[in-house]
Amino acid sequence: MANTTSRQTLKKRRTHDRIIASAGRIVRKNGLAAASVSRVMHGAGLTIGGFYAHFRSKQAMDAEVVEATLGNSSIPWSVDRYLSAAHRDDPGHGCPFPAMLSEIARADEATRMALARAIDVRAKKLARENPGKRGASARQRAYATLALCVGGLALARAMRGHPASDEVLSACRKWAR
Amino acid sequence: MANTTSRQTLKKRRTHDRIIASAGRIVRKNGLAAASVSRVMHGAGLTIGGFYAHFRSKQAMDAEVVEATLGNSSIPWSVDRYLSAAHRDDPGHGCPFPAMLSEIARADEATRMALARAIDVRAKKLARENPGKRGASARQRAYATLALCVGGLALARAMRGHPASDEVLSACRKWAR
DNA sequence: TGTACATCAGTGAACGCGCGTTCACTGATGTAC
DNA sequence: TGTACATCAGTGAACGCGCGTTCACTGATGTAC
Repeated sequence: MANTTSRQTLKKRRTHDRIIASAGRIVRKNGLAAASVSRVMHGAGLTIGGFYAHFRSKQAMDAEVVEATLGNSSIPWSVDRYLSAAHRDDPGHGCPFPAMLSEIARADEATRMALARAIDVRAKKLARENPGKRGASARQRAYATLALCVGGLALARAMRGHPASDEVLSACRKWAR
Repeated sequence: MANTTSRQTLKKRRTHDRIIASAGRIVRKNGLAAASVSRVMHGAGLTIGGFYAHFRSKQAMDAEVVEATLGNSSIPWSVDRYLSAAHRDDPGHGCPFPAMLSEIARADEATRMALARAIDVRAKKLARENPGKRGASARQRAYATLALCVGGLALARAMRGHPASDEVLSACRKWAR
């Protein structure tokens, strides 16, 4: 029986991961609000009804997708690549932060804490990689770099089509050094 | 008749401004998507039906509210005040950018161009005020400062309740100098 | 090995709700004569 | 000055739609004996 259960659990977990992956794809392109239950399930090759076998509520999925999407986003953290026109123009394969930042600020506590942890992990990693600096100073610089990258990309995307969009990107690349 | 028309137009324009102001209040706190037609009109002391005497569509109002809200936001531009805990914790009376940035990136062209123009104006003003620097370099610095401010505040708001939220603010304040 | 039963991931129709938009209307204001 | 008419900002009910959530169900898989 334990064997049975674990096999079923494995299958279910695979489905669960597919749902989260589908939500991640939608969120990157169109934000949290666009990741409706029916769209997410359809994107995972499932129908609406099964959703609540995997999540207590839509909000619970929001929190989980934030955690998973941001945690897994193993972007090879290069500021120049992050703040590039290519990244700006292809949100679907890029960093999910800029697409959901405003929405997360208004999301529930669980979702916000998921973001905060993800940012914290990323900042600490960045601080460790940062050559020359140590301790509090390195962490401060990491936070500022993250804010500059996320803000710069979000701004450049919002200004897409206007000549100043490119200028924002290059200005941020220069200042992040 | 010209007299009549202009008097009616004046009254209508006042109502129009009230609608835009109501939308601005909602957007600052809860973003563009939350500024539904019925909520905006209710906030202006009106009923739904009259909306389309003032705007061709909801999207047309979005573009106008972005232009008006960002243009009028006569925030006395001090980085330290912008990146303060007080500003983070009171979105209703603060800068509208961080609350709507992700949404504008997915809005229609008119709305995005309204934002781009507003940012451009703000950046040029900032570049002029910036002591010591001149020309392209000053404008680059202004763009980077804007991205850092908007990104830092949006990030700090999304992380509200987590200790790192304050650290993000202070790190950005330090790096903006 | 074969049969009756239990489990449970996933289905699909239905619910109440708020959305953007439309439209016939009201009633205050000003014009014509 | 008084009366009939035109204008038009704003009203409020209605529309079709997609939302999050619920629920009776199906059907594949595994268990018990």
